[in-house]
Amino acid sequence: MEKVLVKDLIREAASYAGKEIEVSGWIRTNRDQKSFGFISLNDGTHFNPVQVVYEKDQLSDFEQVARLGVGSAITAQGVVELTPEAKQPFEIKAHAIVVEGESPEDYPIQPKRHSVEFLREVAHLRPRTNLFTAVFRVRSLLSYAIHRFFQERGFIYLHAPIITANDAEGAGELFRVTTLDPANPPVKEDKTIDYSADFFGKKSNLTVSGQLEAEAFALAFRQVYTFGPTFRAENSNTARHAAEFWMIEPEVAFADLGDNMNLAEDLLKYLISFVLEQTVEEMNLFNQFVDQGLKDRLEQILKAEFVRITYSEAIEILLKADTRFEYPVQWGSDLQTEHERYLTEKSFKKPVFVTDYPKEIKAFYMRLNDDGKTVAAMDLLVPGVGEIIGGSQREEREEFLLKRMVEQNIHPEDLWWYIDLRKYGGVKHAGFGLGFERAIMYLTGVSNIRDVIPFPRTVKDCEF
RNA sequence: UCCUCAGUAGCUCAACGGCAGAGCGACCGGCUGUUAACCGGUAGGUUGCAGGUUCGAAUCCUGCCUGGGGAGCCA
Repeated sequence: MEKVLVKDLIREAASYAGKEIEVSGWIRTNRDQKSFGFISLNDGTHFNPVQVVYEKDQLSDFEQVARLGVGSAITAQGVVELTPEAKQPFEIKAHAIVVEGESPEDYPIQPKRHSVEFLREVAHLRPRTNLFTAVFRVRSLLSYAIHRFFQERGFIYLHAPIITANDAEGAGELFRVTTLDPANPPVKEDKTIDYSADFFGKKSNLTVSGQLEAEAFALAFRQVYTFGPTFRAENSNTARHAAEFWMIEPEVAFADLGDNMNLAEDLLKYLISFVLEQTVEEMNLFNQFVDQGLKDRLEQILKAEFVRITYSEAIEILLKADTRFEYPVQWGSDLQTEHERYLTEKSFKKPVFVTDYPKEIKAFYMRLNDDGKTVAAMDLLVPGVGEIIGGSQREEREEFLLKRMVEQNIHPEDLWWYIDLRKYGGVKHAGFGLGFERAIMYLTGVSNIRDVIPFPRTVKDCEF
């Protein structure tokens, strides 16, 4: 007997009509009547379940099957029958149902609406629910789409190191990586910890960004990208931050800030059309139960050009706004979340690139503009999520870079190799970081980052 | 870390100083085509924890814990 995946059954139901098949999966609902019953069976290969019909005179163990609870695993053998009149296009008339694994009555996931907060507490079971089935299938397909986008354009995929000794970047608090005994670390004469005795012979940490390494590869392969885990030990308690998340960081040589924005816009639009075309059932679910208007909004964005304004223009818009902001708007201060929301959600109602920020509020590696006051930075703000991309044209001029490092109290000797890249065939180049989870949130409407990561790691939470 | 709201049955919530309840789920029964089925019934509680006020506390007060929303930091 042919073992069939639910995905194949649904896609090619007609070709299975009248055939004897075997499907396995987990029971979503089991509705029994006097002499027959219906099992809604999902095997995870497709968003939709299949309906298995069982009858008393076909099954010797009818009563046992009728009692099977939600979450039980079974294998059903039977004949595929097309049911064009009914709500489902076909069903399986079972003549045997093998119980693979029972699920007792305290199974937490019931055929009813659960809150995402509750489901977070059972993260090991939540992928069996409609919402999380959809979220994690989209997450998987989006990973594929990201690789496809870059590979189609000839980018080289670079595995940036996960453990590094770069702590000079200021991108956030670091997770220390050490093999020293925390209760009794080796100390130097001045009683400070002697990291030369540590595994790497120096302080090391989990990466907060693969950008610096990506720059090295961009100056060899011209177009590269990283896509991997990133770690920040920030004490952030928001729906948009996690201690472990994934980031996509393209880096392109001979590219300026405009090229960089073009690439970012192309990537985001590619991902939008990808999910709209490839994950129809999932997007319908998000549109219906998570964020009404999601599909409309995404389709509008596909047609529209993203807005591009400078930081100085953004300040002017905010100063003229008839909204009262909690934080004052003034040139030189970083944009607050309320300002970003105003720009992307009220003023333009679509994605907005903000460029050319004051150098004081941006990282040392961003290229100084000719005005001497701003740097060639760009942030992409999107409605509902906020900052989804941060990038810049990099400072390729060695003397400017060194000056900026000194200004920001970064020791050049720690990043000798990064400076070398300017010395030997250094060229203009640019890149950005796209928060993968933030992209998923934006594309699905799911508003908490904990609900788009299989087993999220956040402050005070490392369960599962 | 700060501000704010909340925590009562497995889940979602009501009761807001005077007998702790409903819907859903679970369980039992009924139903010859169900679709998060329907109909009838049963069970289910240290009201987050610790202390205080009161004749009496789920309800008021204090502290702590957990969760949501917002802020900072950022992707």
